[in-house]
Amino acid sequence: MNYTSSDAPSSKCSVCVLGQFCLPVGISSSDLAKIDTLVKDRVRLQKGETLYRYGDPLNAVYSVRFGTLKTEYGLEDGRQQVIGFHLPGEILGLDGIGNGEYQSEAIALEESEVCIIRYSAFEDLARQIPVLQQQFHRILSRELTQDQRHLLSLGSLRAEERLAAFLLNLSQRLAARGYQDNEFDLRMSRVEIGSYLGIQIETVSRMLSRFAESGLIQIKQRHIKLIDLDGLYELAGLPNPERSIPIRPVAA
Amino acid sequence: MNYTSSDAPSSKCSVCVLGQFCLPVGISSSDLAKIDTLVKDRVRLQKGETLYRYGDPLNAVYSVRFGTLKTEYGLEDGRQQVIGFHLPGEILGLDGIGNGEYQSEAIALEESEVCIIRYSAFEDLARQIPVLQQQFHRILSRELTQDQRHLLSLGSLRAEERLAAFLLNLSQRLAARGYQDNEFDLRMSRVEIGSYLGIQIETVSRMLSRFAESGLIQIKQRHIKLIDLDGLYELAGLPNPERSIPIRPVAA
DNA sequence: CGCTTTATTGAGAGATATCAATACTTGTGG
DNA sequence: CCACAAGTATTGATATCTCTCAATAAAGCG
Repeated sequence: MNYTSSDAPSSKCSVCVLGQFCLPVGISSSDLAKIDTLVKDRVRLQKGETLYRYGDPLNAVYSVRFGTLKTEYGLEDGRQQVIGFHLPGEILGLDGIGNGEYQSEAIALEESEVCIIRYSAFEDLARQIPVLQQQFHRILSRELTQDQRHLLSLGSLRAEERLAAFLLNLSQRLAARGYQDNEFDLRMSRVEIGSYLGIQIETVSRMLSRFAESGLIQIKQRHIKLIDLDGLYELAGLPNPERSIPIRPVAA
Repeated sequence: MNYTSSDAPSSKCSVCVLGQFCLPVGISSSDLAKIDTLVKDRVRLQKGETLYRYGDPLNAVYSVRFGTLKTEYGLEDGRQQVIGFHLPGEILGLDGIGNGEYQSEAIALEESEVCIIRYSAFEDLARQIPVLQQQFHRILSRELTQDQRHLLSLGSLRAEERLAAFLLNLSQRLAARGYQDNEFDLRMSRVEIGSYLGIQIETVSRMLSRFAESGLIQIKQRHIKLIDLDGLYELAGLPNPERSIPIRPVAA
């Protein structure tokens, strides 16, 4: 785990390309300067490195600058559940606010960098900048909605449907960040996908093969190409947002 | 749906018995007066009545004064997922903050009353009262943690384990509110329990019967008595918090 | 290039779903 | 206050999806 200070101009929120997807949405340039003082440092993580563990005291929340992380929670008997995958601009560590200790574990799926948002300072600043406060509440709320869609997936969908919803959700989130959304590399293993979706790795594999046979997708290892979007949406039991602008994913 | 104004003294946060479980935790008496002006009205709901629907504009969040509600989310094909059950002191409607529209539907499971917290006014007040802001963030964060434990349940536990975890979670939450925690009435139907746990109603029934046979519980319709707490904890794969004070439920 | 990890595919087992019949509750109206 | 109807819950028999176990293949890594 490697710390970087904010001397480099690119590390400031005010000039960060992620600004529009991250915490400082809609913040005026004068207020942005204040945020720059808040987010001074970053952490570089190699694949497999842990950002925080269950029970660690909450000092900061983090925003993903680049890379991908997973959060997971484990039972004592070793069973683990992947809770979420986190793309650039998304905030991590929010579950630590409740009682001052992180309630999950965050691990990098590839080389990644996260900005450190010192939490106590942040709460103060949010009070001074109403737009920042509002944005923070929106982020927390959307996180809730995201988890609730995930619950729907695990509680009501069959394996095939879960996987389709997962791929579409990923695609939508990549699109919202300006990445290619019909062709991308999965940053997570089959094991991690399976854990996230509450199914076994073998089932993930089989379903992916089935999708490929049906011409819904093309897949070569972790590189995936979505061919028949409509077909996938239908499979997932979701309406295709078609040409409407996807602000937030509908499920997964 | 019946509106009640706050003329009755009992409707004020400052004198509400739920104060210590609700939003105003740790608020000084002078600040409490301000909150009283915020929470002016309440809504009385009969069993089956809807508090808000998916897509309704967010005007307020709600705290449960008495009774029980469920929140759920439905697919177009009719499949529904119960997301949560909400006891007195818990806050409802938080998923509406993200984009200004509720992302789920809230329905009373019995005659219930909720306090109306006008959201725009609330954000202003939270800025003025730091403790209120902190408490609100904690509530949002714990909601996230609760949903994440629920995800673990749906993703990693077998039917039997999910049900045991559910009963224990309910028991803990009742205990935290000063209710009897080893004997209580389920406010939700088997269908609703099944939906919440991602299993079929018949499976719920069978597992309950099996628990009763094993001497873990006694059950007569919706009245349930937890006999062997340790056994249930073991079944759920969770550590028994024993005589430690349960602040927040561990899973469900 | 060989070793370890990761992914695919097949065969059989098992947990839960589905279908079906019965019993119990609750509410309503005579 | 009883009788009936509608809703809710239990229990059984069978079907099905997904898991588990196993073998093979492919990819990443030193």
